[in-house]
Amino acid sequence: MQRNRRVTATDVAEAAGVSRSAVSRAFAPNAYLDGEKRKLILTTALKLGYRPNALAASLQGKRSNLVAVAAGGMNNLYNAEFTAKLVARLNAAGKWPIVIGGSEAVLDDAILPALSYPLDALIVRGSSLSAQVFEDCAKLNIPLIFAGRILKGAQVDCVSCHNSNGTAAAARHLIARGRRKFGFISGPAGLSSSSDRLEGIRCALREAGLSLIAEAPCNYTYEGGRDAATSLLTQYDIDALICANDASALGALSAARYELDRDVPNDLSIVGFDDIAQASWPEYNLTTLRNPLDQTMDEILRLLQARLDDPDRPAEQVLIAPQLITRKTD
Amino acid sequence: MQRNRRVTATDVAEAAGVSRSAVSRAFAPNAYLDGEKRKLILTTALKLGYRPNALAASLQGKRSNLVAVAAGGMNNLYNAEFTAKLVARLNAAGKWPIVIGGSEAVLDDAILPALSYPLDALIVRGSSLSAQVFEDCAKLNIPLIFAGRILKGAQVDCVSCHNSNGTAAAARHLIARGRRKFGFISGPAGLSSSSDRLEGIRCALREAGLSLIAEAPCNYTYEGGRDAATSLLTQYDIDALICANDASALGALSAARYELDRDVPNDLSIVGFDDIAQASWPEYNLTTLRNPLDQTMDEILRLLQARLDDPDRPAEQVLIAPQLITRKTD
DNA sequence: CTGAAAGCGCTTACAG
DNA sequence: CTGAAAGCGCTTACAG
Repeated sequence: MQRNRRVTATDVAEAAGVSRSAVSRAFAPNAYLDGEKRKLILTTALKLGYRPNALAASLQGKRSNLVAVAAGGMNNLYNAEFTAKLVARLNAAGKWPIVIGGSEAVLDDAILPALSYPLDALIVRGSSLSAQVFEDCAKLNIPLIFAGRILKGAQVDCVSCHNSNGTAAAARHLIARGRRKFGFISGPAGLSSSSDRLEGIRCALREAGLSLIAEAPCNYTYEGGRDAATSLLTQYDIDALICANDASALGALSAARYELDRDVPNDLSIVGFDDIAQASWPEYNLTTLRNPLDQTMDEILRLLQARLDDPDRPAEQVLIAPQLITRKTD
Repeated sequence: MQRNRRVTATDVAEAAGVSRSAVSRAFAPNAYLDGEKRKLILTTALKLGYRPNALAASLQGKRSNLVAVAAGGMNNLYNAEFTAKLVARLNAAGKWPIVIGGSEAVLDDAILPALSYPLDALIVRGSSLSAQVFEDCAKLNIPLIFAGRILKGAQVDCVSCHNSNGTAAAARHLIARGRRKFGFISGPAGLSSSSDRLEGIRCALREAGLSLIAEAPCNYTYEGGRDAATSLLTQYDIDALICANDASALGALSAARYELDRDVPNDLSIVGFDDIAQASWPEYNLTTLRNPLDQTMDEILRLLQARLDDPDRPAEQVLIAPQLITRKTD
């Protein structure tokens, strides 16, 4: 009676009076094995609570089915939705996500040790990665998939929505409604999602002979959005505020209405980006750009499968069209 | 030049001109190994991008450091905060969370196959588990930790806040403020968190010679809270609404104010449970019971470590005191 | 259809 | 301090 030991194929073999090989075959649907024998083994296994150790199997060249997911900060509410959905999709596909959270600052420190596992892939949401992670993944033969940004030049699979197209469409819409004095609340410095979104606005303003009045830095959070909006709206004369994401837009909306007593949308438009669940809540009714979650998931799963099927295929970069959702803040 | 192969200890040994054993020792801080040699091996490993395969190591009786986390539905916003925080804490402790998401209905289907990995533990948030998962975990020697509910009678480590104490305190507070006509918006049927919270209210009402006017079922979501509040407030004369969690309380608050034109808090009190981030946003300012996240994490991590250190220790059940946070809806 | 054997990448007594 | 060898739990040619 040994303690603290996992039930093993040998245990099942002994209990059922067959060879270890037979046990292994019983769990491989296509292996040659007498029907009765398979039944006996499976019953014995069930009784003993045996299930093949996936890790030992992965040593035989099988896939581990382990996929690391670097999730990014969860107070960016879109990240939370994204991660929840990705986890569910991965589960459904028989892949097991090792989630790596925490702030961007420590992401590297957290990812590196996770590479000790024989990962089928590493999916990175949004943030950037140090050169070391890139190199280590290459050396360890761990495919990388980026979601939320396109890595230009690099041979890496990427999925992102077309950020600048989205904000350009939003800006044109606001211009058509008569807005002229634009402000922008940005995301964290260095994130291409934020700079691309800004670029879209600049482009639409240029077309109309306009230019951006002011920009305030923010960190993609609700609280950050409040602060940024307060500073922007008290310093400048602005009638259209585009925010780099929804979390900050909700904060901006709250500050504008309840602290600065601005009338949204009558004397100020506020537009977000992502279309998180809260955006459609009646107390916000936020006009925003939908960053399509299901379509993004479809692409991630497709890219993952394609990469596993053919590690040598050329990298693919998928751009998804965002969609302007007009509600009651534009 | 082989492709699609992970760098291996043998590769490093060959490159550095040492034995495989030496490579292994170089990565074990306390192993006997000549200083110069260790340095050489580590440098070579770095160059090659080698890092020991954690799974192969786990076959030697080492821990896998893999911990499965059954997270529960993410549209219960507290679950999302909980999971994000737990992931970060686990990462920081050198444990790697395999996250299992999805709705409660499919949780079993999703957990079972995850048991193929040599898990150090399985942490279950909130929901209940089928007998089969219990048995399989026992047979596979995977310790179970429950967060968010106490399993009475079972020999399982559990952490939960004291649900009935929390709602009883809230109800007494509302009674002291003059409320007499109480309604309750519940969580999903069968979840003890919800029934315990109801029991706390009943208890406080009894003390005051009062009884509950009505109860509406809900699923712990914002949308569900809206619907439940609408049905409750249009059918009954109620001046105090206690919701089984914050997500549903936010929905209830929104419906009460914007659809039913009720004046909260002047003619109706609304109280939630959990104290999620949104509860303190100025547009809600929700009075609620804080379900202390950091303290809960501390206990989970402590219980996990203690269980790993001594698999035979008696199960521990930790009850955490919730805290009434009065804001502007009571 | 089946079992004995080799091998996956590692660690750890064992014998120097 | 060090290398050769055994063994962790599995799968898969190999030879019946």
